[in-house]
Amino acid sequence: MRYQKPKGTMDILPGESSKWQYVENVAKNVFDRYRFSEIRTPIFESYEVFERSSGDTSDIVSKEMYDFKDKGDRHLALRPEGTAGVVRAYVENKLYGPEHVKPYKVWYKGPMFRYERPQSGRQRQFHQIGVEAFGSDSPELDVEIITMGLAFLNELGIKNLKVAINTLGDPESRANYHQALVDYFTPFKDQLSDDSKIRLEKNPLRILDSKDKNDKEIVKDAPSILDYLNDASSKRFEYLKSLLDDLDINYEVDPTMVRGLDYYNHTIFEFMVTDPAFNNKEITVLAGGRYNGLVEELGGPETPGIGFGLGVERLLLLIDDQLDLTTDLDVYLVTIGEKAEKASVKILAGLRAAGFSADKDYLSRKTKAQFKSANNLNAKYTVTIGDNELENDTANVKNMATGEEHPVSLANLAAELKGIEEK
RNA sequence: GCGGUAUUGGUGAAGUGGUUAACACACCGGUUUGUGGCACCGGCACACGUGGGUUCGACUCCCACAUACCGCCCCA
Repeated sequence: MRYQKPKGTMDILPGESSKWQYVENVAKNVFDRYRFSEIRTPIFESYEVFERSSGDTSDIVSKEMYDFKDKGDRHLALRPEGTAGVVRAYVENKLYGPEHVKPYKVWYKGPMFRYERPQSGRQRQFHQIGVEAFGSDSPELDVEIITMGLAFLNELGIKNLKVAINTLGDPESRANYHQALVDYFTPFKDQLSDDSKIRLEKNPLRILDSKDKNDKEIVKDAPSILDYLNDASSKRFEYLKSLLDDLDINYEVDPTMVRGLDYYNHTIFEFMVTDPAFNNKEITVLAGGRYNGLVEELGGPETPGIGFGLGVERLLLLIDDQLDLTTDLDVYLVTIGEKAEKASVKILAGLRAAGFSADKDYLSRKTKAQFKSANNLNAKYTVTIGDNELENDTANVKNMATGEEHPVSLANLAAELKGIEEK
């Protein structure tokens, strides 16, 4: 084994790729119904796009970004997430212009890159499917996005979904809460885990998420964001919940839920699932939230936005197996002798042009072996041609399931097969 | 970036410091000449992740590196 793929990357081989196509097709169908259109942006962007949007204290920027200088000395980075590039495109193409319907709704899919330690369902090159909607601050839109995420996962048959929501409030509420957390945790500083000591400096909200046992004890009595929302933020959240109730969406408010990236405010949500594929631990498959302010951050006009992203690798671990995505082979052409071999080229081309999937042996194998292949490939029919058939302008068609055989006109092979199909 | 476990053929794997690295599946070929799914027979690891070291001798012991997986960080 001389060469191996870079650490944390995957070859998606035939068989596996059909599952990807399936997921992507479902995504497209569902998003179409909600009138979201696909947008495709570059896989790398100017480094600053991510630095600006994610916040330079975030781990993504400080240690996980694949960044590099190109030959023109431009500082670029492979995208670690999808939102920043979409926002950049939104601003650069002036999609906020009056001629565009608001909200401006898009979805994307594709590879993302983070320099981190690989684990199951977690690669350095991984894939996300995400959606974004710009230009409306409406809570109804928040609900549409959440509903669409649910519709997508439901359509894929994901079971045991749990919807967790929270709000970070508007910037004022968030700032007040931030201060309250600092005030609360500072006296405990010495008792906090090393990780949380750093979090206290950089991002106190993250302490709420700590897995350290001792931290959890301290977190128990920490102030809740819900007590620091100003009136408007609080009302907004209550209204949002009532909309979810109207839809009979089963959700849980998790006031300790936080976000990795700095740009979120108001509604945030995560869909979690418990599955044997992850040792029955609860994992997040889809996460998103509102990011009013991000468009401005990247140089656009004041524009509210909201979206979600989901990791395809994780998703695939959840849906695997059950699906039957095999594609049938209509015809396997069996050739006997050199003349048949020569004639096969034209016959195959004719079958395919007529819409049949068709294949043959290219290793000069014996008749028996060719039938064996046809069997392994699950061919519906074999068409056998040898010297006899060529002389009489016939082809021997065999139904592989029933074993029935009969000769048909070789010249009208495709039409004859269609006739048999219809019976 | 930190800690742990693992690494044998196409696949699942057994295995011992010392002549030919089990077994199964898959695949290929054959059981007389143009036919599948069963059965039987046969073939299929110049080789045990890579590089060093210890040893008379290592796949089996030690070290480093690589990769995978698990946990932490972080996150999808």
